[in-house]
Amino acid sequence: MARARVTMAAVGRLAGVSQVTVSRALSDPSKVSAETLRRINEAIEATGFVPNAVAGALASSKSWLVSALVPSITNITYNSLIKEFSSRLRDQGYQVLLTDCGFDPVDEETTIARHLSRRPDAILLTGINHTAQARRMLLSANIPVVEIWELTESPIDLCVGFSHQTAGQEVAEYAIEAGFTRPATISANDERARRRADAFARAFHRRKAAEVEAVQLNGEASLAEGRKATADLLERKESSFDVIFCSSDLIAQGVLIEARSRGLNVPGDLAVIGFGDQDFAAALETPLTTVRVDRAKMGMIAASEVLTRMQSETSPSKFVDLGFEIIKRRSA
Amino acid sequence: MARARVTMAAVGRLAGVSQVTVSRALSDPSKVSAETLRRINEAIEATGFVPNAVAGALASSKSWLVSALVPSITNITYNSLIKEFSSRLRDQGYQVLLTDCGFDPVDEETTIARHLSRRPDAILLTGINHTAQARRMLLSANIPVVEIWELTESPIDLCVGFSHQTAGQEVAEYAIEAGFTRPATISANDERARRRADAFARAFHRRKAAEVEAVQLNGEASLAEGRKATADLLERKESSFDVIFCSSDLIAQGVLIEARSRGLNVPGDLAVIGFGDQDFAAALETPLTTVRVDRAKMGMIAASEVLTRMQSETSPSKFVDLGFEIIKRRSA
DNA sequence: TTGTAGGCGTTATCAG
DNA sequence: CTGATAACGCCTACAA
Repeated sequence: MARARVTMAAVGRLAGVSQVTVSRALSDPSKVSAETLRRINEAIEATGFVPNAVAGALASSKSWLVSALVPSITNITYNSLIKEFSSRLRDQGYQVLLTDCGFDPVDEETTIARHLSRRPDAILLTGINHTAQARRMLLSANIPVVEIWELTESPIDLCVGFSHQTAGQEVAEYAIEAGFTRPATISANDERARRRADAFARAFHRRKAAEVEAVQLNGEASLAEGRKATADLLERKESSFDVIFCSSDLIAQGVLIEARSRGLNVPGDLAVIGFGDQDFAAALETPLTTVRVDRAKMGMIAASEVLTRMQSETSPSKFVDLGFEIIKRRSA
Repeated sequence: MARARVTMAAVGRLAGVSQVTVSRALSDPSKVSAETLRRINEAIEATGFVPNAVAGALASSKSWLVSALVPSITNITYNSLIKEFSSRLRDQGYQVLLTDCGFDPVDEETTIARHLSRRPDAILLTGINHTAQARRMLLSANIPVVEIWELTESPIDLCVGFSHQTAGQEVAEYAIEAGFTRPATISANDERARRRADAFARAFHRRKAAEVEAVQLNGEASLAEGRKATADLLERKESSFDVIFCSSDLIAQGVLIEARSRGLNVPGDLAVIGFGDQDFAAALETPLTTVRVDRAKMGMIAASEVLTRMQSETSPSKFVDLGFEIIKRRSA
């Protein structure tokens, strides 16, 4: 079935019109007579014509493609965000080219270059930490760039996020108010998680002169890693904790399970605070106290910022702090 | 910074060579003299040139793009699969264009058309249920097509999956051997999940003349939905169950939690069987008995099949049954 | 080793 | 309302 790819010219031939007319029929049917339109549609149907968007993009310098880079597509953290972002853009005719590029800015740079070569109409990046070369490429691509999930003084273009430092700090204050005095943290090995944990520790230190025991996971956050870290923590004889701040709800769930399997009462013996407010957090047997970030909203705003910028060249750069919210449930 | 996009011609001008030579320097440096190469690289560096893959794709009819359609990108089921698939292809220079298209074949058809317009070099589809029009478009696109996650007598081209019917059946047999007699199922609202549940029910009926109480969720599978369905099930006075087969591990986890919060002993009072063997399944307090599907392997095989087909036109269509494995843990 | 010519399948521009 | 014609930026011949 190596039938040659059907072109507009072929469709036109069949319909008895020129290639241009076919193009018009597709992009703005009102510019073509009803009768011609009918014949063209017939020909399209008969040939199974699928327009070549590659050629279209080249001719018009408009690819209808929006790039999105996230650290990991297996990490649910970013999923609902990207889902919302994609769906908004899709409604306006764009397709999203999604790639996971890890947490390393150098890998990100490579990925950015590959993406820009496809001439996307806009690009979304997770985080604000990029190589100098990456920034240069992005700038000269001359398209809207939106950085999400963090805030920065000097965004490349658009920025929609929240302050990880403030989050860590406010969680510490929450814990202090609640009367906890022997804190610990368990964090995934990524820079933003570390920043939250550090801010948490500093605030605790400043206000209560308490040292925070910090555990850092090796791999990605997971239930099993959360359990293991908790076990390690609890087995250090000299230490006993009354509250653990985790860098994700998944880790926190691991803490809950490990605590329970050791007969510890949560929050009586040990309180747990998560991060993310994933779907499952409220449905756990011990509902999880956690930090909610409105990821869907972030995706939505990122999309609409980008859309506005694409529609009018003059639209200004923007900076949106979406904040976060500590959701008090039973675990702390 | 509306600097005009740099082209190969511009780079060439700066390096004192023609555009073609720049093209060569990029695609096969060995065909260019060392000195020329040096000057070209300098010029590329100086201008910040990023090749235009759109033009390249048009000229060579090779897009280095591979499409992948999954029902949902928030559903972890498909994530590890796609991650593996993408990473294999990326190693060979391809980029994956990932889109979620829901469970409806008509929506899928629309999405397929959009993807084909980008002239991907191959396409991956989840499932085997496509509209006639979709099949026609795929066939005439004349590229490798791989259908995953299911098996069919008549694949479009390549197929890598397992039998959902057999899975449901074998779970039933497992439960029967284990001595359970009052079965129930909780399934997400998707056709494959339904097929597993039906096969489970039929097998139970055939071998033990037992009716299976079947609950179908409305939305996507979630912990909360799993809890709720369990609660509903347990509150139907006249019925009492000794084993529940869930269409996903997430639902199963909901069952575990609800059971525990009602003081039921698992598996003594109620046994639970999941599906998917997600990361967390083994780390739960009551480790989950479940059906393992090697999703990473599926992604890997799908990728290598596709790569083989792209490299040699003559490579035959293929059909791979990856099977599944019932993982016995504590919950059943 | 390098360059010239032509074409990939559209869209934009200008005529008719 | 319809049709030529010239880009778009690259790759594939073929030639030097």
